[in-house]
Amino acid sequence: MPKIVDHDQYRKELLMKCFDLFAEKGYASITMREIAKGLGVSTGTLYHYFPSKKDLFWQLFEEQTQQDNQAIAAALGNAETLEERIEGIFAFHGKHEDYFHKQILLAVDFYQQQEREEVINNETLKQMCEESRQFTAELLGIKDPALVNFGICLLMGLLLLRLFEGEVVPFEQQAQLLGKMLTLYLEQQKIQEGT
Amino acid sequence: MPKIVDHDQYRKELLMKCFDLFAEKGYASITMREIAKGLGVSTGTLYHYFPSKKDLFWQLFEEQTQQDNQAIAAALGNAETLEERIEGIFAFHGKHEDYFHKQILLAVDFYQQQEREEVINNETLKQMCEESRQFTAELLGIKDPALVNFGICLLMGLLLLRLFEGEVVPFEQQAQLLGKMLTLYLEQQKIQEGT
Amino acid sequence: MPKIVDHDQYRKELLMKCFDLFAEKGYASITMREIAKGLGVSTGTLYHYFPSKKDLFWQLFEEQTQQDNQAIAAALGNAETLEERIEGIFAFHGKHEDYFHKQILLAVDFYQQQEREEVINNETLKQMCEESRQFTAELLGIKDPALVNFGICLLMGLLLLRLFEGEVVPFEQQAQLLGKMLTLYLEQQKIQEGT
Amino acid sequence: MPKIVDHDQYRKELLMKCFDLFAEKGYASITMREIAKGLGVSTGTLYHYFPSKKDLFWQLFEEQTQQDNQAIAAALGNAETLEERIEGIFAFHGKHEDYFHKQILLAVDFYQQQEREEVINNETLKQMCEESRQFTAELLGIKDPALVNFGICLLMGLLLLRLFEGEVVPFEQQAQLLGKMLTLYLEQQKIQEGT
DNA sequence: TATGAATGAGACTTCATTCAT
DNA sequence: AATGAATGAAGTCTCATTCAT
Repeated sequence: MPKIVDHDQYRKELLMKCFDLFAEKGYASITMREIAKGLGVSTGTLYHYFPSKKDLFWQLFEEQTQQDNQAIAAALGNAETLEERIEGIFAFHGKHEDYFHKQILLAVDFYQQQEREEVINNETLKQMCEESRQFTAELLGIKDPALVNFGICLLMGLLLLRLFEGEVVPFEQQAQLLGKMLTLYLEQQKIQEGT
Repeated sequence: MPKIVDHDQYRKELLMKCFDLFAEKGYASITMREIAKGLGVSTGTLYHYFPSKKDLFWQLFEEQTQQDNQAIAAALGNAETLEERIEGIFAFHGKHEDYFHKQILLAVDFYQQQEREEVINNETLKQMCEESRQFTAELLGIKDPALVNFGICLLMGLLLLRLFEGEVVPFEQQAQLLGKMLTLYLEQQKIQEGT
Repeated sequence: MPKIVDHDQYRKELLMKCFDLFAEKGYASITMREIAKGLGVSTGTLYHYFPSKKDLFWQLFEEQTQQDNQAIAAALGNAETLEERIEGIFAFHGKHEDYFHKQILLAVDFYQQQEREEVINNETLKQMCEESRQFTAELLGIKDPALVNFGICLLMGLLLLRLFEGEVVPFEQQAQLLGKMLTLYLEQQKIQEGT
Repeated sequence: MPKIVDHDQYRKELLMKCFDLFAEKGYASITMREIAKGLGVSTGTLYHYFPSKKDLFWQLFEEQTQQDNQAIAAALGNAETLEERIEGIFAFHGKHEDYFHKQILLAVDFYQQQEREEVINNETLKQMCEESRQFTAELLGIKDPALVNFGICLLMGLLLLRLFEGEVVPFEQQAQLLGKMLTLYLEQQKIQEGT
């Protein structure tokens, strides 16, 4: 094996360690020296692996995005009913809430770093969103994209709310509501279709 | 006699103009010089009205928070049915989407400026959230807090999603879904209570 | 009386009040706003009476210098023997030590504000020093300039030492030493001259 | 491997070079840019070695203080009689008058940088003064502290006088006076003790 | 005459980045 | 590959001074 493998391997290790650092202080507020210190290397070494702060941040964002869905999929058990599956997903986010909060903060930082148009046209982002959507669709066993988005929005909103307000609104409560409503809604749809 | 200026009045005017500036570049990225330029005053004048960048930012956040609900209340027509009211609220947010996106960005910036615990215990924030919740409850004519939160989360999540993905998920669609689901859910609740 | 008299009168009043302000923080550290506040006027008014900070400072220095010897002369009683007179002078400086410390600080600040050569050639300063020397000579009844300077140096040095070290070295002690030494010295001189 | 630089060594070198810079313009008037330029380094480097202007200034003051007595001791020949020793000390100060003038200016600047009480209770200062006093006592071979202070005051006062008035009062003259007076005084003391 | 809002140059300080070792 | 000293542009903030009222 050439050295390149080690280099790349090490780069990724550093990258993963960066996640907390960036999320905790924000892109603009954390300094390269702080990052280097947090990683236990010198600034020189940091720059040896990443050409610039911006680049480091984007690499982090991409890497993070890739690892996300894998993590969720791996962690989710296989529940039976729709309601159980929903509660499973919400519970998972509750369990790893700190991580998802950081994810949101990271994403907003990412957003602030570029021009509006760029964000919306950003391929990495698009792909990530699409994957996430498909993934959720499969998990829930729902096909109507509008309904999938409904669930995703509720979950994202819940995370955002709790980011600011703390534990005021419980995951379980909202999961149960969503479960019941979706079930009711889908039943009625079937009836109407049958008509 | 000094120059006749209503200090406090002028301070608020400057404050309101700051909103876009902060929201567009983010707290840490925009410089006081840029803000001053954007306001059409010198840095000296800026510091005459606000003792520091941080203070300016927090004053902005408070002022903004106060004006928000007023604006929504004023703009909202008086719809009849629950579904109409929901669609009204969503449509309003769609119409002023740019503003609400900035609001979210501002809020996240606000969040990054302080220690975690502080945010959650922050009185201004608590009050703002509470008001917003009560206000939404009244608008919708719903009393169950869990349901109110359900709606709020969906709306916030939708805004967040659209911030990153653009127009992929329409306001109207989600509003209609929420309307139908809530209606179905409430009907069923009545039946069960009746039992 | 024309208004000019009032103007000048007021100017001097302000000037005298400035002494403590300058002495306490130092020329460069105190701001015009602080001075204005300390005087109980606006910055505008301050600039109405003094064209610049530098000018204000120099006017202060000159005014102060003029009032000094008058104050000392007025305050000194008429002692008989040389030793008594010396102790009187030292005691007077001890009593008004705070004032003389400020005087020194002011003088050093004055010194730092200009080029070396200027200070030494400065007429105001020369005159002040000369007056002070003659004045002291008369007070002590000593004619040999070298001896007068001896006393002046001792006193200035004592003030400077106490500025930094506090009450470590007492005025009375040094005054007595000087008194005895001068007396002894003058007696011996007489004897030698008689020879 | 990093650049091989003895951090502490270099820090002290920079420190010593700062002395003239501070003394010539005064603490408040000289800028960090000017200091950096005077040292031949960038402002960044300056801040790499000293966390702030204030800290740089205090470090300078301490370092200077430490080196002073060493310099005097080293420079002083071994004179025999008291009068010779006094003249030696005065001559040394005359030879390095420019340096001692700067020392005084630096000390006064130091004084202006802090609260009054702090200065008098400052440990560094106390120690410096005490050392200086003991050192002078040994040089002169005088034990009575009052007499040592007498000499120190005279010398300090002479330096201060010459700072403002230039060469008006010669070192040699005052040294001779002090020599004679002390000798006379000590002789008389012996006689009185004998009685 | 008196006020204090307004100005903008310039102060101290930080920080992404480079580079000699 | 790794280090951390060095850089200097740029950030926040201050302050002597001006000027409309």
